[in-house]
Amino acid sequence: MKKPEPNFTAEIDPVRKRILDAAVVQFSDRGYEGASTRAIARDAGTAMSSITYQFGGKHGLYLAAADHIGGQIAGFIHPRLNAARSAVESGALPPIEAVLMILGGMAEMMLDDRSQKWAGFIVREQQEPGEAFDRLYGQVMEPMAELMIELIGRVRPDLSGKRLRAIAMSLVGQVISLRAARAAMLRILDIKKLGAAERELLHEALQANVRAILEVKG
Amino acid sequence: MKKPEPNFTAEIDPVRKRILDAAVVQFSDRGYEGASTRAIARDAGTAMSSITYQFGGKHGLYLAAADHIGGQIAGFIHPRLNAARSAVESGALPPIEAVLMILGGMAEMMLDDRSQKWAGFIVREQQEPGEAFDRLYGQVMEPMAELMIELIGRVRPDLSGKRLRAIAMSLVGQVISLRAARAAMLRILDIKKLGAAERELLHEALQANVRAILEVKG
DNA sequence: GTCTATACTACGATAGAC
DNA sequence: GTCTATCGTAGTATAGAC
Repeated sequence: MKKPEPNFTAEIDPVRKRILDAAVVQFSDRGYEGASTRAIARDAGTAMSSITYQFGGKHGLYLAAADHIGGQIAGFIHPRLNAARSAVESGALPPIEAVLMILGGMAEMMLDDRSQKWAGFIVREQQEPGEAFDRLYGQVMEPMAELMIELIGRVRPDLSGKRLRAIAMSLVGQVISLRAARAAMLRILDIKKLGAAERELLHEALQANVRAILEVKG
Repeated sequence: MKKPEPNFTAEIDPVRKRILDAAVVQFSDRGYEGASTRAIARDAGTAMSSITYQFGGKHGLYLAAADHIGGQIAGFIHPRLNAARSAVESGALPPIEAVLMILGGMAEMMLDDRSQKWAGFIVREQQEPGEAFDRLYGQVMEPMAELMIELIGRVRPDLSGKRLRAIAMSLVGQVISLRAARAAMLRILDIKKLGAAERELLHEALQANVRAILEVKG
């Protein structure tokens, strides 16, 4: 079971990438046990034994799929985190605007149709976290959460410790639920699928709520 | 495939109930495809073919499990909805307090360890809603959402239509994320499991946020 | 109604050709 | 590296005893 060297170049081996893309969808839709390596290989246009060769087996593929998702999310969110951080540090942006910028970016991602591909994967891991969750948390959730906590602490110096973290969780929770409770959201808004108007509306509601929460005792 | 009559008495046939309890856990933990009727029957202490007899097969059992979950949640939440509604209508309770009472009840449920049993089932259905989601929505989500929307409309008469519904969704989303993003929440709070202190903290954060959002331009 | 026994299918893993 | 072929296991459904 020879393992290829990790590939740090921009261009991932097409076969690996095709398998990973297919795996994310299958694991997301059907869960770990429900997904079949046969179906993943078929969707990727390769033989099932490629999975054994490339990832060592189903479990290895699952972990690699978590990294694959993490990389995609990080590619979207890390530039925004860095922009927000440096703008605040240079004094160009008030901390509350940075919070709104980050949460807005997250909301944009959650409301985008493309996040459906990996949403199931993550909500499953949230219910029964394993090694895949560790990787996702370290790669994307932790950097975002810690920056949010720091920024919120500047906006609301009356908060600290666990109380500050609980407020941060509530703010982030509003955004998470745009994906995690997608079906209920659509019914509450009485629509079949999200259009531009609803995306705008949800963005505005989020902005208004965050300002209301953080500007208390302005 | 004779179907027994629906049972409206308080006492469900113990075999049916044991199967349903086991099914909720298995479907929740492993998903529809991942759960096995063999394992469910074993956990329930009966033969696999009892499932065929009682529910017509795996799919019938899945739908019955959704109803089972809905009934449990409804048993907790409907009394609170009714109490809130009548207290507001009699003028004994300001609408905003009713909103806090309902969201507090929801949060209590989401933070209770017992909701882990069915949380996985619901978040899966949220990602790929089917007939099971229809039943859950009609039985518990819709009555709660519609009452919330009505009450919030009274607190904030400047809101209406989809804008009102978007705000309602954001408020409920904070509560949903206590379960749907449980693993991330624990890490953000830097704890292994929820204790009484953290429950209290999250309750307080929720209350403070809801008041801030709804009392804007008080 | 609940059991045992069994038919049939699909799973993951792996060996070996190329 | 990727393929085909095959092994052993576990899945759902169902027939039939009691």
